[in-house]
Amino acid sequence: MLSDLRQEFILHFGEMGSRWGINRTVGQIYAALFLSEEPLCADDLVGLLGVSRSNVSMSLKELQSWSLVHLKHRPGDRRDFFTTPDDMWQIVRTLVEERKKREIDPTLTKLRQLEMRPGSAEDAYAQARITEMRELIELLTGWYDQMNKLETERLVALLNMGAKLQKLARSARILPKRTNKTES
Amino acid sequence: MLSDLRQEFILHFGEMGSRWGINRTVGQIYAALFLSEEPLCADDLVGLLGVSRSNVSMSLKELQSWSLVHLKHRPGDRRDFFTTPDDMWQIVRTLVEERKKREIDPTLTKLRQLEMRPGSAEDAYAQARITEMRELIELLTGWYDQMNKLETERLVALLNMGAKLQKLARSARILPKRTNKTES
DNA sequence: TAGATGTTTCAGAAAAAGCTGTAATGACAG
DNA sequence: CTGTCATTACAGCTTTTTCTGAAACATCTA
Repeated sequence: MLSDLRQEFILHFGEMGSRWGINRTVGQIYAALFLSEEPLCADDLVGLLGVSRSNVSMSLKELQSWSLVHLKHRPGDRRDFFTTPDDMWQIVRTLVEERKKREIDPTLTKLRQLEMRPGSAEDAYAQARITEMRELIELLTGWYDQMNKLETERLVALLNMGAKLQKLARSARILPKRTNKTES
Repeated sequence: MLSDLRQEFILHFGEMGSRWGINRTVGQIYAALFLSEEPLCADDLVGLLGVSRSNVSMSLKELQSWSLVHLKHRPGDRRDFFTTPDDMWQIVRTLVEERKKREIDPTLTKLRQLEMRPGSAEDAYAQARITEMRELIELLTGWYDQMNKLETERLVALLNMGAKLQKLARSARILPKRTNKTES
């Protein structure tokens, strides 16, 4: 039912998933959908992956909550069929967006909250360190937001301009640092 | 021994770690070192976090294998003391580098291998999909490699130029796509 | 070399995560 | 309303991961 090629991809993907905090089965289901030209229904996945019906059901729900799969219906068929978006870039954008929402944003909130807390002397260093971390995350996410606004084609063009960007950076005026008085 | 502020940060960090495939204790130890102005030794961490000596020892070893902590010695003291790099950017670079080495590179190898495999007709779609994925990953890692060459100050300047980059992208000539004849 | 101090290893215990089958729920056609 | 087909929820079992304590292993000092 599943060629060696697809089998291998699916196993690798499940393995990778678990290294990034994604349940192995969820990863495998995603991989199977990713490789399938046709939408698949839950029972297809049970057959393909050999996991229980309920596991498939819950994993699909998880994937839906991440907006990583789309629901499709066939006329005259009550079952739910699933696909992944055709566009790889859309997949990446969604993935980043969701992780940002679930992990980065709450972390920023927490960091800000810790920063404002009236600091006892013993926490001075820790708070400075937290500030550094927050500023770095803000810089990165801010930049990501900018890039995310671009249409894919423009973004690809930009990413392909690595060398040109380096040149730009080399000529860029470096602004005086703000509060960084860290001694080396 | 540990102020509320630091306690909270450490717990949050451990929690986040586990969502990204990093052992909770490893995350907590890292966080504790990150917030500490002074290098800490294994027993300090046992006291601070309330985990077993051996757990600390193994977690530190793990962190060392990721090059995320540095060893320090004090004159006349045999114990190993640990710190995190002062420079947040160095931390990010190391983290990305290690994950690239451990997860991205092996994935690229696997994808290339699957792509070359003489394809039966039924795998044509899957192989095309795999190619798309490989190309995307290569584009991103290639771009990352370029950026990684920049000194931190230049890189920060570049990241701060989000708006300018958008403009550049908007005016960029979009190259004709190579082999992508995907029908929408 | 013995003693003191500090580190690492590892087998098994504990905890967490993941999975399954069953039973409940829902949705629709007739 | 009833029977059929499909989805969902959940209690308990299985597997995996994480953690611990004890013992083995180093390294230094005298």
